[in-house]
Amino acid sequence: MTKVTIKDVAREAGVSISTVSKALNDVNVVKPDTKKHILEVAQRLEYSPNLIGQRLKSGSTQTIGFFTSSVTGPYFSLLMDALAHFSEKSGYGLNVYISSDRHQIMNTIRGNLFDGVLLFDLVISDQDLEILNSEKMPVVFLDRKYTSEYATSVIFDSFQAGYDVGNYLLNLGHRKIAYIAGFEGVYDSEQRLAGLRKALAERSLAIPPSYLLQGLFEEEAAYNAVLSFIRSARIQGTEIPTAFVAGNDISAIGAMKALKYEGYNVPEDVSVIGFDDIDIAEYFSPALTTIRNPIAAQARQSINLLLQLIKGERNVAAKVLPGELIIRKSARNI
Amino acid sequence: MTKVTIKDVAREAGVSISTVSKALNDVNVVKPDTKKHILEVAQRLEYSPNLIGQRLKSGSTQTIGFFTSSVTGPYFSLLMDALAHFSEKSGYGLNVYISSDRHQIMNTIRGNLFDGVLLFDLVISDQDLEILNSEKMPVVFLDRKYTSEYATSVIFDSFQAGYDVGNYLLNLGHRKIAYIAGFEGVYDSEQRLAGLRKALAERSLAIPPSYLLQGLFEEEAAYNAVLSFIRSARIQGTEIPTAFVAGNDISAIGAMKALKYEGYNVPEDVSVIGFDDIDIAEYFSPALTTIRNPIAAQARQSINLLLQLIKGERNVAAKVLPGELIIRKSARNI
DNA sequence: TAGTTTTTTGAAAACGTTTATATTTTTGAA
DNA sequence: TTCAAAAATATAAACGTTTTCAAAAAACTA
Repeated sequence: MTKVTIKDVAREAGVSISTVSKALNDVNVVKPDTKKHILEVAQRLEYSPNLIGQRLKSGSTQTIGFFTSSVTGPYFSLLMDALAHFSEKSGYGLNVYISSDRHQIMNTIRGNLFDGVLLFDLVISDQDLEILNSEKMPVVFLDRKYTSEYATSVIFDSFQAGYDVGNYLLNLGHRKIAYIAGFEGVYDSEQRLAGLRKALAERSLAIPPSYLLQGLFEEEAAYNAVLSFIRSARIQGTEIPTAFVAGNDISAIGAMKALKYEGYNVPEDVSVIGFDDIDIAEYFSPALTTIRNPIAAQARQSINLLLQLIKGERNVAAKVLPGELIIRKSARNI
Repeated sequence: MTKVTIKDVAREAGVSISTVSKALNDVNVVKPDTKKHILEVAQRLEYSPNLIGQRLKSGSTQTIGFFTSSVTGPYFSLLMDALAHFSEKSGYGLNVYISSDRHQIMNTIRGNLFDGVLLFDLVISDQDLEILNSEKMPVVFLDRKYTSEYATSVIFDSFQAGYDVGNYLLNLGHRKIAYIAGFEGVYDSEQRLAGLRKALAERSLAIPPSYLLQGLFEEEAAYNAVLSFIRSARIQGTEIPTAFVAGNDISAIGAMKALKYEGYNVPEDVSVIGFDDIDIAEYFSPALTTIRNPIAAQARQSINLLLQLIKGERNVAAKVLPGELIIRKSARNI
């Protein structure tokens, strides 16, 4: 009726629970006959261990926690799938927690449910990080650079990505390049801009302040930003850039829609490049040239580093992964 | 150094662990002064309860498990996000498990880690389902109809969706309609086809066998199926249908690419309709007319039904949700 | 003040495991 | 056969909680 425990198996097999435990866990100390009998009984009773009991006693959960505030967008699907794949391959279960409740998150991480955790897109105070460190909780960040005794990170090189995009456009002959930024202070957006600026600076070029738009990493905001930029540029007689670099693909799409609306053809009149290579990028018309994040590589590295921390290694160095330029149709030479 | 337990708090506060427990859990029986003192000590020591200990003792986890074999595609992101939202609102944590390992899955579900589980896109034998039922594990299926004492389901009405698409096309004047099926025996695909057939039958029409293509719910397979269909139709002088209904959006996209490749314009020459309303549908050119699954509604209902089962209700009736026709550009009147 | 009731606290059991140690059984040598 | 050693099994403690029940302290009552 109610769930079968190890006690039931012991009673039914006429043996003590410690013997059952040893038989089930393959500790090589129980007589083959007894073991066979116990296994038969366990199977007949459809015994399945209570993982909570096991975990409480053993202190280990063989489980990795993946914490994130939201899971929207194609990026997460791919990341989670890859993480699940690699953790399973390493003999660990992956447990995804979606929440933005700071207190809830800390409580869960500190609840001894995981051998280690992956953190993404979360607001966690320095004080909280210190607590995790003092409790020796292995942590890997997937969205920002951070290292401590028990924590490390695996992130993309957004600076390099911006630099690569810059050089690609420069080599296509572009000189007047605008940047559509994400929210003020968003690390990725700022790094991409910095990389882009470096590429320009190396050829003694720069982005004029008026070419810096606020797209908020959203389609509509980018659309509006580009629209009002173009209109005021026309009024003031300012030159329109020959290329727009958007902080991410979504805002690139917003930008392209605005350009089309204002009568500009992409890429004939204006080039547009994004970052991320989301699903839509390939299907949009024109197909979007962008920088692809090597998500599978990030997942593999994250799991690897986390396992190192779990195994007892300390001060594991952070990893920075390069992106890959995916050349499609939205940018061309001038 | 190592993690603070309730014992440490008790010792530091000079009181027994049972008193600490009561103070922390707000059992209204401990003297205000004592409680205040204990709370202070707990805070100072940065005490955070061991959830495993709590769960073992209480037998409840306040956690819902969401099991799925894979998480690719835009559908899952939205579903998980909505599930997380609604479960959090109900005071339950949501725990996503991604695995295709039948044994692993059963072991986890039966490991007393969850108060109830949501199952999606999983291969589970009838025998396993019986085990879950005998252990009184509340279960809600999100991908197939099933009910038992402790299980129920929340699914879309694929039949109705097919019927709606059929009527929409008929009202646009279409009479020659082809269907691009998923894998043989896939429930959704067959239901959609059945609904479509009913709409046709009501006007004394039918789908000829040669208009039934195999698209396997994949872009490439659909592309190939449509391509070879058209070519052989040309050779044999058969009429080309005026509309293609694809079993899902992905195969609709494959179909449109094949049609375009063969010189047909969508929707001028041929109409195409899909199912699901995936992200790309809106951005593809022409934007895809499709049936949208009300994902948020499914998430809300799933959580609701699961909570009913958890609370002790039995034989909870399954829910069937209607889809919504999203009219875009890929189908038009003839 | 002494007895009684009420409030507050503590000791101990329990949840389902694993594992260290103790006990029993079996084996093998003399 | 007997006894020591080896092998197999059992007992009990422990993991960190909550909760029942008993004990102690405080507050009334007469």
